Formats: sequence, structure tokens, C-alpha cells
Amino acid sequence: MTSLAEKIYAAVRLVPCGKVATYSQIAALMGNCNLRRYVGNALHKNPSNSITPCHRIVNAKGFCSGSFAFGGGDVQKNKLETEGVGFIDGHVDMTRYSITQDDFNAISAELMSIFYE
DNA sequence: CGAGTGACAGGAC
DNA sequence: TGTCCTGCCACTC
Repeated sequence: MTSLAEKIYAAVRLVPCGKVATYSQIAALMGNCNLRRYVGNALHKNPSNSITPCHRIVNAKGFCSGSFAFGGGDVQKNKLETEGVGFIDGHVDMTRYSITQDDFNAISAELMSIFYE
């Protein structure tokens, strides 16, 4: 049973190291832009931080939203910096580190092979 | 003013 | 009950 939530987590895990994704991008990956609310919803109510790199999900500005559910913004920043993501004035440099159309396609393809859609 | 964005909340199935 | 979706709405470009 490939629930949507699982796909969301899978998509998050498929975000390459050194990149971050936004809610809308994840939603677009699911094929429904209207899921953009559900993405945040799913991440929040299912804090499987151990297996889901939630720190790669930021809002469109490159900030993590207020209720970061896994330890604190410092942890996220540290993790991302370790992966090579650059920060500007405390937020992710989205112009360089948000996923590209290329990444989008790659993730989409992998998602497809994982769930055999 | 119009379009994009939400780490929600609640309703629908 | 759980999963999915959609509305509201404030805020920023």
C-alpha cells in the first residue's frame, strides 16, 4: 500500500545531499500541487526523523518553519552545512541549493521505480 | 492587485 | 478509525 505519506517521506529521502527542497516541490513530485499543505502535515505528525531527513525540507525562503520537529534550527543548519549547503544570513541559499529541474526529474524517476507507478 | 507559500486544522471519504 | 484533500488567511514579493 503506497500511501501518500510514504511517498512524501521517500521523496524527502531522495533529495540529494547538498540540496534542499520546498513543500511545493515535494507536492509537485507527488503530482498534486494541492498537497503542499499535506507535505508539512505529514512531516509534522510523523516525526520519523531517524529515517527522513526533514532538515532538507525548508520553506520557499530557505528558512525552516518555526516548529522544527527535530532538535532545533541549529541542528538543521549544521546538518545541511555538513552536506555542503551554504547559508546566507541564517537561511539556506536557495538560489544555489534548492533542487533543480534535473533533481526533480531524477527524484521523480526514482520515486517511480520504488513504487512502480 | 495578483500570485505564491505554508511544519495547520478540520472536514470528507 | 486512518488517510487524503481542501479551505482559510495572513504575509511577502
